[in-house]
Amino acid sequence: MSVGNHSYTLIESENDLRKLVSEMRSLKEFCFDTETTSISALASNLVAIAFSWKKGEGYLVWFPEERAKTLSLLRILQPLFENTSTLKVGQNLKFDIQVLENYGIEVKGPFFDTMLAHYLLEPDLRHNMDFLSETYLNYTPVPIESLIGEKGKNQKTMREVPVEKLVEYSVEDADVTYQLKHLFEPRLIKEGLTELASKIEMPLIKVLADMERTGVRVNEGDLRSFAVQLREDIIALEKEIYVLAGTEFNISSPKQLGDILFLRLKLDDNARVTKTKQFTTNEEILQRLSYKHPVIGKVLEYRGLRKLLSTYVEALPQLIDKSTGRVHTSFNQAIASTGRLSSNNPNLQNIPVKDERGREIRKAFVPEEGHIFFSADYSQIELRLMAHLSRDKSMIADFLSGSDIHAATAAKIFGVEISEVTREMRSRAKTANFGIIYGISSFGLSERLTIGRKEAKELIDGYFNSYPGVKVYMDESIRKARALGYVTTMFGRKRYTRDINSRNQVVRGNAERNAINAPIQGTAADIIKIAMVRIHERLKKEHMKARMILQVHDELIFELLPGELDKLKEMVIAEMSGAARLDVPLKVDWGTGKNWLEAH
DNA sequence: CCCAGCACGC
DNA sequence: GACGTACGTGCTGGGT
Repeated sequence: MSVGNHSYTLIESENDLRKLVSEMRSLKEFCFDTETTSISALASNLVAIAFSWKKGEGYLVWFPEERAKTLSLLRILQPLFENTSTLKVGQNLKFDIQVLENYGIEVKGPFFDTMLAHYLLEPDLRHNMDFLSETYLNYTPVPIESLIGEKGKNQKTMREVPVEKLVEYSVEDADVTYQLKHLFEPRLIKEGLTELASKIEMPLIKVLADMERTGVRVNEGDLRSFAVQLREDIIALEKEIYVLAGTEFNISSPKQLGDILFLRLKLDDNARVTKTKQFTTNEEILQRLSYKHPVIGKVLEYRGLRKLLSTYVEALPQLIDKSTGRVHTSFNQAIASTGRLSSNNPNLQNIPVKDERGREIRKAFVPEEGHIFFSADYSQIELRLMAHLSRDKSMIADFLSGSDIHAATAAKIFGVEISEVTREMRSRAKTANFGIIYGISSFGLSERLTIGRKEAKELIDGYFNSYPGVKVYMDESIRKARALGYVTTMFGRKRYTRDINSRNQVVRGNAERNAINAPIQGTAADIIKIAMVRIHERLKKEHMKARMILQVHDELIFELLPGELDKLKEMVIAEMSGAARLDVPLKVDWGTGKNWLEAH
């Protein structure tokens, strides 16, 4: 086994540390891994740093508990991390970068993150180090539990682990990571993923690290008073529901609710059931039955309010950092198989916006005193990409004309002038446009529009007659997926379509929709990432104080002093719309405000 | 502790 | 006859 035979050295004195640093000064690259007291980077104290730049070899620098002493040791290491001609290799580098930032050390690129490299190579597999080591090195690393115990309240921290034990565990991780780097690098080249890695994903690490550290202010008072109001309304609804149903039950239990609606009240003899044989009680079903009984509307309202209360209004205040007074989300760069980011703890990418009461939550996101928000979002980016990638003349023309795209689509498929498009026609065309991006069927469209299948099929036929290139492109995407086993974005990001030739038509259908959607959604993800990297670079280079704080798939949110607005607006719009050259314009809408809702 | 069902975003 | 719109996170209930 490759990792078994090794020589891991503990650096025991300041003198040894100086020797180590002087030896490392000439390196082109090194791998490092920090050990800390917490899994939350921004709250972490440093315990040790492991280094490796040769297979089977490495060093551990251990730091005492006193911050002052740790800082003075780190001053010795600082030049290594700040040297822009050394490649820093690591697994999930965002974490290590943030930990060192806690000590005033700015780790500078270039970076090579093995987690992100593997995310590009195999987007729908796992990317944690244990999996990578077992899969690619055929080696199971020392489990962290052997040092700090099983998770739970008795789990120790790295601070309590004897340093002799820490050396073996920690340097091994750096050693494994370094070896993985040399396995993944040639694979990236072979798969044509080098640019995506070096120009987009690796530079984005620092961008996200900065955004997370900045965080966003939440007005806790607003949420607390909204919570009081919500709880009152929920209790009132509860009472009404019990009266209407003629019995008390747990409204939040889909099982109990289903039995009440369909056994007790008998609202539908042919009620749909889930695979676990419960009655389906989701919004779509309930909405359709709502004319039959007044309890249904109340249940829907109850559900909505409970969701707001538990997921947002009660949860967000608990995630406000005591030292910054802000919430610091984590952006995960290696989850979504299409290339999108995801956000958690808290998830700031699913804050309500559509529903009137949900919008109250967005209002609670506010800038620091004297500051404002600026929000910029791509208008219809996925449909524009459909136009570009399919080269459909008529869809491109619709975007170039600058008219409302859904209205233009409606005019075409319903055969009327744009000026004669009704709200209903536009709304149907909009549903069809979204459906197209997701690879919808005539059945799916008929469900969504509550129209007959025949009518839905005619609508889709009309759509493809209006935009024939789109049909050709979709067929071509599936053909490519069948031939190659994967599809790609404009920037070469891959998604494998393993089930594309499955004999099971449900499974195959899923793969076909992925083949259509992934290049569109993925290219949009690539484009906004490019914009983020460039904007981050310019904010720094131009010494601007404005901070990029959030990304929500096609939208970027900034916090700034009003005096910087004109400059920021011009720069952000230029970088976002200039992030890719398309056959249609990349339109960017924007807004400003004293809270997120206003700015959006 | 895990899964199902549901609901929020794009 | 069955199936049926991409990508996520997180809550509650309910079974183990």
